[in-house]
Amino acid sequence: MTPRATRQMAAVYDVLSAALDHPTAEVLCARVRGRLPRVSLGTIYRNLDKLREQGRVRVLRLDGGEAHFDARTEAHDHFACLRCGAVQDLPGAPSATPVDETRTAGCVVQWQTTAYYGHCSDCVRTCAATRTA
Amino acid sequence: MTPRATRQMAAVYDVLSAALDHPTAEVLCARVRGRLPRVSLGTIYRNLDKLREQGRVRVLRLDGGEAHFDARTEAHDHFACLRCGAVQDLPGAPSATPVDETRTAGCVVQWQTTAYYGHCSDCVRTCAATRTA
DNA sequence: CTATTTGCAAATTGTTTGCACTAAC
DNA sequence: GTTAGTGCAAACAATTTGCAAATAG
Repeated sequence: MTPRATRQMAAVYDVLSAALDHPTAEVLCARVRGRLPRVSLGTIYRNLDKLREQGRVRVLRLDGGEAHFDARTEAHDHFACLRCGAVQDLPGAPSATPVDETRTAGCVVQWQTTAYYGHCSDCVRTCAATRTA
Repeated sequence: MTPRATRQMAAVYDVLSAALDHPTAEVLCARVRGRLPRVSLGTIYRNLDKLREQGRVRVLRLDGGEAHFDARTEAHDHFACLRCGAVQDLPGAPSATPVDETRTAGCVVQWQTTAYYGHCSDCVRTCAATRTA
């Protein structure tokens, strides 16, 4: 019942906090292995889930099959590329207003994010190049 | 290369358009079987993907493992229950502003939605009841 | 007629879990 | 020493895919 401070837990949080992108569990696992070569993917998932319960990590399911993880919990918006799957933070204040209680009819909101879907700058370039070819 | 108007495609779109919730592929399949008893889940997925390519259907991945599908393509916001997984439209205009070009640095946005995460009214009631017990 | 779509089942992918062992406390 | 956490591999769930038969144009 008493949670323990393991090196794996610390590494998962450290690596995720340092990430500028929003890695998937598999990508994060690869990075954590730079520090703890024998961590397993299962441990990554278990620790991410504990961090989520503690409210220290957000799970983003924007597009594609995989979950992306985010250790920044201040409110901010996201952009997801429909072509390459990359997920990035948008700078600046979140564009959505806090929830209007009259719209949510009894629902209790814990957090919110606005997601923008489209093609990232890299993919826009690639698409243009492909079409011209 | 030339797309064909099949009865399965029509049924998928009709049933999804008539839905007030945002069914998963499996739930949608069950409903479509009310009209076409032998449709397979694979066909549901293939048709949903074509509709998505045509821009007639949105794929929502808000929380949990499954994708939810939405045939309403006018801009609107969503609420996702973190406990029961239900997804519902929020009435009214979307709360997020259209994208500010200066924030997206070369990204081309196709659509956007603000997702609110929390507990729906049913789950709020159940939680309260459980605690009192 | 012939090429796209279907139904079915098997394959793939992302995530979770059981269990013997390790390491926090 | 006790018990939560780990590594591993097997189990699971959601989605995708290969292929022979069905059907829209």
